[in-house]
Amino acid sequence: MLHTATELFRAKGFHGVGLTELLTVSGAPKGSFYHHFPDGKEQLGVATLDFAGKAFGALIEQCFSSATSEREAIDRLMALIADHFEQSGYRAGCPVASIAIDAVPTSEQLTKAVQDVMEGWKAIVAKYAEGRGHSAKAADDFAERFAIALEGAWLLARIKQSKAPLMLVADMVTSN
Amino acid sequence: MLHTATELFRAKGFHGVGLTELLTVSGAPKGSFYHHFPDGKEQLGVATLDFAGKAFGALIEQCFSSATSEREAIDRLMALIADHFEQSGYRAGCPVASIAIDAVPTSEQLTKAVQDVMEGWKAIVAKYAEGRGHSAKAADDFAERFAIALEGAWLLARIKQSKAPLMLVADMVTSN
Amino acid sequence: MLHTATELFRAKGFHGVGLTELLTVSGAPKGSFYHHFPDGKEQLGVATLDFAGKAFGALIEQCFSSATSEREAIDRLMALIADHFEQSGYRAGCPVASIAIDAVPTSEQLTKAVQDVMEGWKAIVAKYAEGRGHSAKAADDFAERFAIALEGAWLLARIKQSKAPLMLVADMVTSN
Amino acid sequence: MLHTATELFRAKGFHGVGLTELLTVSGAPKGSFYHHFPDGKEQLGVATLDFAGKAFGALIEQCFSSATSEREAIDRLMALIADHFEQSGYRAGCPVASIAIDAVPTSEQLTKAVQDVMEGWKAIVAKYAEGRGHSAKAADDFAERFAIALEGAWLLARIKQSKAPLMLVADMVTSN
DNA sequence: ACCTGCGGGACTACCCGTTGCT
DNA sequence: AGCAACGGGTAGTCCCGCAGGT
Repeated sequence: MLHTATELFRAKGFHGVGLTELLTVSGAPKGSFYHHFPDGKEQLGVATLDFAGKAFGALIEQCFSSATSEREAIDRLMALIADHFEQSGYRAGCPVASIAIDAVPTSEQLTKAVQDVMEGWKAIVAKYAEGRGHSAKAADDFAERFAIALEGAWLLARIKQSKAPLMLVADMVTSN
Repeated sequence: MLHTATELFRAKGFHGVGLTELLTVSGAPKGSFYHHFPDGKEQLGVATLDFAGKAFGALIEQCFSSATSEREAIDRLMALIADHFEQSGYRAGCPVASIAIDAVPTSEQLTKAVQDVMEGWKAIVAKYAEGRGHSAKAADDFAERFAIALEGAWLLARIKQSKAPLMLVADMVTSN
Repeated sequence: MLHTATELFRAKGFHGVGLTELLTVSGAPKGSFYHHFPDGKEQLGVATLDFAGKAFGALIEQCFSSATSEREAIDRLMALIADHFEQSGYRAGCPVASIAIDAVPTSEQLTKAVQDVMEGWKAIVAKYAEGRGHSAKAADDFAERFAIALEGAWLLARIKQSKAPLMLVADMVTSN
Repeated sequence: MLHTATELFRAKGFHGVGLTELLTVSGAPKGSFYHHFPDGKEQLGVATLDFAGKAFGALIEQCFSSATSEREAIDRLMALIADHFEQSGYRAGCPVASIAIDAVPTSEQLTKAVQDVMEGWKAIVAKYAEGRGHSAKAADDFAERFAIALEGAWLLARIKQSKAPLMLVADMVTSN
């Protein structure tokens, strides 16, 4: 259910997915949905952000922990994203971006959730950067650049319907 | 009218803006709208992309033509974006991104329009890069990186509700 | 449409009638309804009150203008109500009461509309009472008693599923 | 629970109160409700009618038993109603009327319950009237007029958001 | 026996983007 | 050019069952 919602939001944007479609696809009836998400679609959005945020956070963690350099870590990560993106038919954009565009700053809850997820990702990256000898400030800066390049590349990949932009991220972030 | 539509799409995403709201805000009657845009909202989306694409293209042109370096050009450009973004109450995201997230690859027309605008922007940047001695390939690469950093920073600015990320673009693109 | 709505509200109460049922019965499509009543069901309620208020006001006027005494006027009026009530299968209660019970004082607009209709009816009665020599105060008092007896009898008629209570109104109001 | 339900129905009509709201306000869990009221909301309506019918019946009894005249009894009774009505913020209409409007003659059970309660009240009044020397028929007639005036005044009080109409009841009923 | 968490859809009021007639 | 009509769509609530737990 959360998985379905996440995929749909990524593909069509938060407002582009109707609750009915969502429930049809995931097979859940409306009553059940509002049992688990009494605050409706907004709460579901928060939940998918949390869900996708944790999942992707784990991916980042895994790539960085097993790599010998930032460059290698990012290369691996982007390869994974690119593969998934390709397999999804060039539809699976960043789960955060989909909601950020449609709901920030309209919904306070979603805005906060979006910010939290993004901060979480950056914190992981910064942690590893700091572990490799960068100062706290430099690590933060590195993480911010990573986030920018990641989001930008992901969006351009969607626009061009190609995974090529994703491959530039590592280069853009580690060259300094 | 186009202006209104563009601003609304930027603030709330393509699917987040209803036709009714749009017409109410812009003061136009419904019948007239379908007279000028017989294909409806989708056509309006294309028109706003064209409109915003040209406007921002001109801005890029102006910044690059009057600057002595890529670095300076991008700095000026980002400052302009950041100002407008701040004045809009941190709502005015990239007009292309708003539609890309909601309608790529769902609508063929919008997908094409989004691609065209983005290619147009990159072409301008590449033109100036090439004019400064880069090879065609290097210029293209520069333009692509610029686009990635621009979109990523604009999105992060929206997420953080701060113009800070926009200020990192020049650094990310020109450091190589 | 207004007629249909009025009848349904009278029979099942304001909240007892769904918009869908209403539109099905009256044959009107949803879009048209919201074109004419942009404020939705509440506005429709106000409109039915106005509609029924005017219609019944005319009936009062007619009965009082053609009668030689208050007693006779009320007798005629109640006979008309009783007939309609019987023909409706003992369902057609007072149109004002149906909405008053369900929406006063929840909805400000409906509360005001209900008050206005009732004041209108009383004003007609009072006008004729004053025309027959009562003081303004006595005429008002008479109208108030009439309203009380009318509403009470109409409600009891519904409860007992009988028109008998309606026949007591004239007696209750004119005996003083 | 019954108390809560009664108050809510009085304030917003039978169909104006959702089961969810009812259970939330009264603090009862959903499962328990259907344990005690397997026939659902309709059965609850019957129960509240019974509950409120007995309570108000006792009030009538008490007023009539302790008074030296019908006039005095009704005066006391109406004063009590008026006080409660005022304290409720002019919301507490007649518990019978709320359900009568929304459910008579739709639901057979509720129709019957409404009739029973009303007959019960009238029987009490008639009993005391007969005890004071009226014939059975005259007593019945008196009770009927009382019911009419009571319901009418209560409804008008709701409409006008004022307890004034309630004060006219005694006068309307005892003047003959 | 009593309660509760979790479904389960039909239904609510309302708005969507669109079309056709004036 | 423009207003009324259109009906399928929106998110959300309705009243109600049912398996499992205490």
